[in-house]
Amino acid sequence: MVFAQAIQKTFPQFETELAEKMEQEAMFRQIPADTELMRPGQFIRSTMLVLDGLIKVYREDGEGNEFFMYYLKPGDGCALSMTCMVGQETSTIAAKTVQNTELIMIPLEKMDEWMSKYKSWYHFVVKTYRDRFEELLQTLDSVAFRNMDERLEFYLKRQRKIIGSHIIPITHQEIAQDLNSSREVISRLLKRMAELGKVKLHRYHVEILKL
Amino acid sequence: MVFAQAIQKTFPQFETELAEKMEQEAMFRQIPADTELMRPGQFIRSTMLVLDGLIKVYREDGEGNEFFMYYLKPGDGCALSMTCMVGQETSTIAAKTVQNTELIMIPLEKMDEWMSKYKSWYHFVVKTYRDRFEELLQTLDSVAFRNMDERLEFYLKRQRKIIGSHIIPITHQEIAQDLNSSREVISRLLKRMAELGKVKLHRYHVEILKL
DNA sequence: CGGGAGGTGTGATAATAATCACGCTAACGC
DNA sequence: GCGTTAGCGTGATTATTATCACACCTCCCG
Repeated sequence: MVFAQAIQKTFPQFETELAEKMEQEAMFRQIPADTELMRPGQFIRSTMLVLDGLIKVYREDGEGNEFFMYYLKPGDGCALSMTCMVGQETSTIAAKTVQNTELIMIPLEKMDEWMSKYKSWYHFVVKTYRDRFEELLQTLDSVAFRNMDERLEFYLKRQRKIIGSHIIPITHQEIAQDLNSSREVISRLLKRMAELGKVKLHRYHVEILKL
Repeated sequence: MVFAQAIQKTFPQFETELAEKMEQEAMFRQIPADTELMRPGQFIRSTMLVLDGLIKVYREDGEGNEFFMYYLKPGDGCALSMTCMVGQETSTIAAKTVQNTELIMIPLEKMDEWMSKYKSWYHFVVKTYRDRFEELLQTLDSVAFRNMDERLEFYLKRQRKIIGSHIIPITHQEIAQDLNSSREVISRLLKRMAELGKVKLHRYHVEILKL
C-alpha cells in the first residue's frame, strides 16, 4: 500500500480504491534524466502518469528539426498515449525526460475500464485532454501570430513557470532548437532583451529579471 | 423517432437506445451558411455534433488576425465544447458555418452521464479528441517547419479533401486570412504553382490539377 | 450604361529571419 | 598547464515574407 499512497500524494483527486487498483495493475518506472521516452513509430500499449520529475514533449519533422510542445510535470498525464496515437507517416511526437522521473504506466484496457468505474479517473482524463489541447493552442498561437522576439519571451516565461525559478539552465543552442530557429538569431534577440533589462545573460543559463 | 433515425444515419456507430435518448435530450438546430457559431468569450453549456453541412474552426488573436485550425463535417463532434473551453484571456477559438448546417446540441451533464452508460458514446468522444488533436498537430507542423509555399499546398490539399472536389471556391484574400499571410504573397505563390502546372487560377476559385 | 466595389497582377521596398564566416573564451580532460 | 571542445558575440549576406502603391478587370447595381 505504500505505492498507492505515493500515487495519492501526487494525485489526491483519485479515490483510495482507484489508487489501490493502480498499485495492482500499473507498472512503476524510474527513468534517469535525458532519456528518450517515445521514439518515432513506437507503439504505445499503455498510458502514463507522472509522479515525479519533468518530461519534455516535442514534435519532430523528418529532417532533424524539433519543435517544443509542452512539459509534463508531476500530476500530469499524457494525452497522446491516452488516444494511442501511433503510426505517423510524416511527423512524430517525441518525449524525453529532462530530470530524473518517476512514472506509472497503465495498460490501455484498464484505462477504458476505469473510465466508467471511477468518476475521478474520468475527470482526470478529460482534464488531461483539455489542458494539453489548451497548451498546444498557446504554442500554435505564438508561432502563428508572433515574431521570434515575442515567441522567445513566451518561451522563457513558460520555462520560468515550469522550472519555478528565474534561473533557466539552458543554452542558446537549445532554445533555438525548441523554437526551430538558429542559435545566432536567439543570441541576438537575447542580447537585445538584456539591453532592455529584461534578462541577464550567463554562460549555460539565462536569468529572467522582468518579463 | 424520425429524428433518431437521422442521427443514426450520420452516426451509425451509436446504438439505437442512445440515438433515442438523444432525440429526447438534445436540441436540433438548423443554421444558415456564414453564421458565427462561437463568439470569443461565450459560455458553452452544451457539446455539439454535426449532422450536415460544414463548420470552420479557427483561432483569433486580439488584433483581427485569424488562423485556420480545421473543419468539422457531418459525423464529427466538437472537442472544444466537450472540454468546455471558455474564458480565454489572450486568444480565442471562433467557429462559423461555411454551408447550411444541421447540428445537435447536447447538454454537458448528459455528455458526462452517457460516458459510463454507452460504450459507443465513450468511443466517439475519445475518437473526437484524438482526431482534433491530430489535426491540430498537423496544422502546427506546417506552420512550424514549412515555408509559405508548402503551407499553401498543404492548405489546398486539405480543402480538396474536405470539399471533395478539385474546384476550391475561395478568393486569394480568404486563403491569406486562413494562413495569416497577405493577399499579394498568396497571389504570387499561386501564380508560381500555376506555372508549374499544379493549379489553374480563376476568379473566385482555384482549380487543383496535380498536388 | 456608368460607376463603384472587390478580386487579381505586379513592381518596389522594408522587415524579419536564416545562413555563413569568423573570433573569442570558459570549461574540461589528460 | 595546455590543448580541445563547446558556448557565445557579431558582421555580412541572403532568403523569405510583409507592406506599399497602383493598374486593370469583372461583376453588380442603380
